[in-house]
Amino acid sequence: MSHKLREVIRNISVDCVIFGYEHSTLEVLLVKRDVEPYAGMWALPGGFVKKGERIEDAAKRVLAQMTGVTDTYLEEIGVFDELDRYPLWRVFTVGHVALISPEHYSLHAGVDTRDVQWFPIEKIPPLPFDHSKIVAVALEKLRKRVRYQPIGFEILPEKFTLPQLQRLYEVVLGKKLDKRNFRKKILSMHFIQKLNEKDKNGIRRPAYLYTFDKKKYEKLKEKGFVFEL
Amino acid sequence: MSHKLREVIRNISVDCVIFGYEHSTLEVLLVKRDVEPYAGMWALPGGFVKKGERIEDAAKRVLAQMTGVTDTYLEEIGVFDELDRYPLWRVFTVGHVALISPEHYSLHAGVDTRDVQWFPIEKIPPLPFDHSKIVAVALEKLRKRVRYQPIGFEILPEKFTLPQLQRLYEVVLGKKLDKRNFRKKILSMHFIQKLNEKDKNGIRRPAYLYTFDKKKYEKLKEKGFVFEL
DNA sequence: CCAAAAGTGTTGAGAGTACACCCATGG
DNA sequence: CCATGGGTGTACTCTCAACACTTTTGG
Repeated sequence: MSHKLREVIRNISVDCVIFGYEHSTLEVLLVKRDVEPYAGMWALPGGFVKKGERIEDAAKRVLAQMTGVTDTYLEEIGVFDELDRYPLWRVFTVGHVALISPEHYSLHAGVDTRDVQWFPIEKIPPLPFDHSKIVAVALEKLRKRVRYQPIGFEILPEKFTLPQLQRLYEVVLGKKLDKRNFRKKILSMHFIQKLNEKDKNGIRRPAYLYTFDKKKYEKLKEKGFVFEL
Repeated sequence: MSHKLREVIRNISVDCVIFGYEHSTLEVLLVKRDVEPYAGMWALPGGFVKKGERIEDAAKRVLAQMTGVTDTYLEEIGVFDELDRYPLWRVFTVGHVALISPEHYSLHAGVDTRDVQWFPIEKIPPLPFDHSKIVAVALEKLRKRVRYQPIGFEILPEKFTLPQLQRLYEVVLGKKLDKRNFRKKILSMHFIQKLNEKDKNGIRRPAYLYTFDKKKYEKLKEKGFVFEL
């Protein structure tokens, strides 16, 4: 990338905070930097915006190149502009977040996978630049968002169980929820549909599988609601 | 400003959407451009970020210089990056919103006031660049925000009446609200305090005056709530 | 048959909604 | 004394919150 510096806008970059949900925890996707500064450190996937390129396209491009993650809806979370955030010269970066379902992607397809890894949010290594700040802002936005919009569709497998969805909410909200009230509330919104299948994987009593009703899900996301338990 | 081009970052600017509430309508503060491109047109107050300057500081500086409005909390609403939004070269702009109480400011103190004016949101003239888009985004954010956070403190006079506050909500939400239910709801949150004074200005029955309880107001803003009537 | 997680209903309290009349003032 | 907007209360409905036992499976 750096060998094409003349193609890029040298003072504007993008960074992506990709959240995934697996093993009952929230995880963030990090890549090992292969260029200076901070080569060798784990960092958010990011890079400079090219001349003639839209910011969102830059974020998608960078993400695909560095991690193999494609077709993701990236949401802007703000500009990070501390004067010395980039040590060599002044760079403004536009932060983005996305939620994805880890199982849908083979990370960095075809390239060395050791350089791309999921990290549980409580075990994120020290990050270069202001990347810790960016992750913190992304997480805060996610926590606010969950109260007013449905989540899960982007981050859970296509078929999922209610206990899975509940754990996702618990992880994001950071508190335990009452099983019965959670089910009642979620089901009353009708954005998920029960299937006639059960989850085989569990070694306990199998749970019923559900899928998202994408139309109703998107409508609720537009309209907003209130989730308080 | 343009005679100091060497001091500025030529591809990053800020623009401010300043909402005020007066004469029972939402208004936006516009300035008449005195430089090319689009000299002579009404536009959002905005300008380039200087080298070594933070974005938020740039927004505050530009706003103070162009309109006389100071001491305002500006909130970032996103980056606008269409390729041809600025006709001469590529410029990314960071949009900001603020709510202010018009009566608190003498516009462009000491300078020609004809160049700074409030426009009711339904009577905004054609704007240059992508400024209409920026206003639209700002308005949309305001409409979402009002459902989850209290508003009024920033945009109403220090002493105000309940009917005034209700009209503000009606204007922002775009619908009529029931008087009794509005009062019940607002008063039950305890972020405003009744005074023992009445509003003399009205030519009808005078209404009681209230003030905001700043602490409770800020706490509610942090915590969020749900406003549905 | 035991351990572990899934599934299921009811009740009481509090908030939301709908709705109509009297009051204070200026002209 | 009249026109205009300010101010007030109640009853019904619905949603929220708290809470415990039975069911299904694998080992």
